[in-house]
Amino acid sequence: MALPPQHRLRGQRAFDRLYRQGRRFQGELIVLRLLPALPALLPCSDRGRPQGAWRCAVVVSSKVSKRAVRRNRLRRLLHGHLLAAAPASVTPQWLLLSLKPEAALACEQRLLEECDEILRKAGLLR
RNA sequence: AAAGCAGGCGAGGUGAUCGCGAUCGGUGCAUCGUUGCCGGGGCUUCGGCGGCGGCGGCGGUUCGGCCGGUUGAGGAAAGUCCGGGCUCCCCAAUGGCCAGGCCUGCCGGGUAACGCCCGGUGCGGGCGACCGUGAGGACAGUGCCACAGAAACACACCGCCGAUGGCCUCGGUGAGGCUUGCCUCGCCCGGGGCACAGGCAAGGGUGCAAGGGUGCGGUAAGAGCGCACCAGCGGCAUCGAGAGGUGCCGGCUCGGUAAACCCCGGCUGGGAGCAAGGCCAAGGCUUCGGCCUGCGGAACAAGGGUUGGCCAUGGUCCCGUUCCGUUUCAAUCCAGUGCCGCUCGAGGCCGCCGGUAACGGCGGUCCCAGACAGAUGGUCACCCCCGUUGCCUGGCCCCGGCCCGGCGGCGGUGAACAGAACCCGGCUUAUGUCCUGCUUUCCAC
Repeated sequence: MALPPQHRLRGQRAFDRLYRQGRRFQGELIVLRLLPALPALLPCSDRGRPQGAWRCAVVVSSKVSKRAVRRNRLRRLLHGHLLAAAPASVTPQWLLLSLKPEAALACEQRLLEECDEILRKAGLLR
């Protein structure tokens, strides 16, 4: 399951800004970075689109698993979960979910619970 | 039936649905251009001027929205171990000589090329189907061969012999001497002994390796010293395109190591890699004439620069000289994808022909992923597959079990290895199922 374009975060500058200035929420398996949306930093093709309430990117580095298949499965899993339990906020927000290396060992259920928990901590889920 | 050997297909199928990436078409929501009307209102030299909002007409579709169609991972996409294409840099990558480099190394063929593939030869392994092979040269030279061992290019420790020579002794015989049965000297004489000279390399021992092997003869003992067979070397004949095969003859013999230097043959310009590389060129000063730094284009070739070195040839790549052009609206992504490169290719499929094959030729046909924080996924149904179980038909017999087929129930699972990132050809590694052919052994008829 992949995210629809209006919820996908793209562009080098958007990621640079998130890594430098995003508020960080540490979990056991996941790190969340949060930033109020700045549409000016998006690539042109995304700027013309209607802006959704949130944009999110899931980062699974090769430190989590050397196998690309495993990384793809993890990313799809989280994408699907985000669509099912969408974050809610008054102002548009950008999210960046990075998986820690320990996430490779965790079961799916545990990972999704952690995801919910960290979104709740950031006030994006009631 | 069991054990084994070789090869191949494929990587579940069909449909529905919800998503995602490309692409094509539509729509004209949105947006742009143009134009008409209406509204309020600014400036005004009262002629107008510029601009805002709303509604509508016409035209367009760069980006976005919506609708529909088409299409979307692999046999290894992986490891990055070879070979290329493509791109840039060293000016070119042209010819010659030298130097350097190469795990390049049986023969023939294939290929764009290869260290790859196909076919063959030799050697090795297996009862066999088959499998493996790092397979030039050690009489061009130099080096090395640890430990052990006598000796690792010529050696003799133990051992064997001691024919020949030497010494001792017994006998025979000849000569001489005298004390007349003994002594001395001698010998193309015979026996016995010693192991001194010497001979040997069979056996033992050492070692990865001791210099052809086995057997018979031979000898003092031995030894290719002789002979037979085998192995090796050389010559001749013959077969083969060749590596080599076969046969005959010869003298009988030469340690190993070239993944030691080296010699021979072959190949070879080096480096970086799609984050290659290209496109979007202007900026500053000013006395407002221009000037400077750039960038782009044209012409010139006297001089300088030059791949590991030298020479030659050619060219004009850079430096250089001369001339001309450029400087602005918009935008901010100026870079690691903003755009191109970017997927039509040594391309796939089908047929015919040539070839044992790898492969090639001809004809037809098809267009088949191009993302860029990185698209291929989820769910459901049916078919198919596997396991288990029940019933039925048929067959077998040891008479309640087995086998084949069909139908049904339940369960399992769409599997294992694994995710394109410039593109091809190979190699290697990972990996679940199935099919075909063949070999050996056993059983039944």
